[in-house]
Amino acid sequence: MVPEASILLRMEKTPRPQLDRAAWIQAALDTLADEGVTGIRVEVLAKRLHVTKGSFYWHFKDRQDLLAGVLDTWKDGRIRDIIKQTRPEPGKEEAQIFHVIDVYSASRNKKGILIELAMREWARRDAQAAATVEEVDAWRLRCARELFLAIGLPLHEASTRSMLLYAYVFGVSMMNCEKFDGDIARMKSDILKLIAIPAATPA
Amino acid sequence: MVPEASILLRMEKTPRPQLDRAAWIQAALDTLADEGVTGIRVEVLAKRLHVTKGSFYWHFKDRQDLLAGVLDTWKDGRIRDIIKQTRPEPGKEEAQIFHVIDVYSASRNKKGILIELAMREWARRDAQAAATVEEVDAWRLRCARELFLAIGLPLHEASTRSMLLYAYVFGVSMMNCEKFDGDIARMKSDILKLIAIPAATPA
DNA sequence: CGGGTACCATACGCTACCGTACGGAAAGTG
DNA sequence: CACTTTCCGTACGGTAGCGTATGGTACCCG
Repeated sequence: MVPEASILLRMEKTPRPQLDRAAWIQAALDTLADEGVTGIRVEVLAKRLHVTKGSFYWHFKDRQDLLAGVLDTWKDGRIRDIIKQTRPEPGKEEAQIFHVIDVYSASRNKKGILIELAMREWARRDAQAAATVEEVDAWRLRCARELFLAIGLPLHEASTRSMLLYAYVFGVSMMNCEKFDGDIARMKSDILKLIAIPAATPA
Repeated sequence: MVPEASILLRMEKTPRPQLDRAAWIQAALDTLADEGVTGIRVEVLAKRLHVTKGSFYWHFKDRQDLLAGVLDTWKDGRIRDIIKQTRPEPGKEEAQIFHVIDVYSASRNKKGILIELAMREWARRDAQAAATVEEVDAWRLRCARELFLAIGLPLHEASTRSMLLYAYVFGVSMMNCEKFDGDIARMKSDILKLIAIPAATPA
């Protein structure tokens, strides 16, 4: 109803009047966080980007093409991140473990968590998404295990704790514990210590 | 295309040719497990039940009415279950804790887990579903805490461990660890011990 | 046996999508 | 200045799903 609004916006703020694949994929990732895979719809994204479908079908073959791009973009970003976060910093391994957990705490990175959950929901019903998530998880588990190994844990316990770490992080992001009485902040803090800090080496 | 097929089926096997609310809700729960909330569609359910929409809109006001019924049915069932599973059996508390975990292991109760995950995905975008899940979780956390208390843990640690327990159980149900090397069965077993069994009481 | 009630089928309008066909403007290129 | 390429708008056909209106049938009840 305001046909030239988009043009005005482009002249005022929008950096590039030309869209590319990356812009569409980014918008898709945003809606993925809000509404899940089924929320990624061509005409809705177009409205969000102030263009029409004509633009979309220029950059993408079809909806599947976009979804594949979303998977690849997400995978690359996650792997790059986990590698950066667990890059060897001798002596700081314990802090790095806590940082890995903190990245997926609900307070910070709310959108990242939503994408994470939506991705797994997607993976439950799509083989390609499942493969992507599996690959990302494998990287995460291996990188976290390296940190536990650097701390001095044996291989098996390092594997176990890295798995517990990620399972807990993802699990707690699905729970709403406000109705549960108790000092939740302290509880979460205790849980982190239980996961990250091996029992005081017995004599 | 086989108009009398349903009639024949009714005479042969189907217990009641008349559908009721419960039958629709059960079918909705099945598709919820397979496809999530957005998969619960009136005309699809009708086809699944070998009737038409006319039947649905007789038993339900609209789709929201069905969804509300799904939430209530699920809530009642879950609360009833958790109460039964954690009913005081002095001396068997530890076994009960392991049983609570086992109920949500992927091998058994695959469908229950899928519903659980779909429910939480739903809860992320719907206030009513969020309230339902929150109430169920509160029951679970409280009942599990009772078990830990019965074992002899102090209140705070009992709360902490029950929260870790459920967060881990839900989290691991979202992970596909096949690509991760290591003895996964043993890892999971070790994790359960880490969660359920408090550190050997130090002198 | 006439009438009412419970349950379901049929048919309709409406909206939201997907994907395609094609037209047009703007920018580069010779 | 033609001419192409790039990028996007418009218009169309098609499907899936929601909700409604209305008709039909079997069964109960007197």
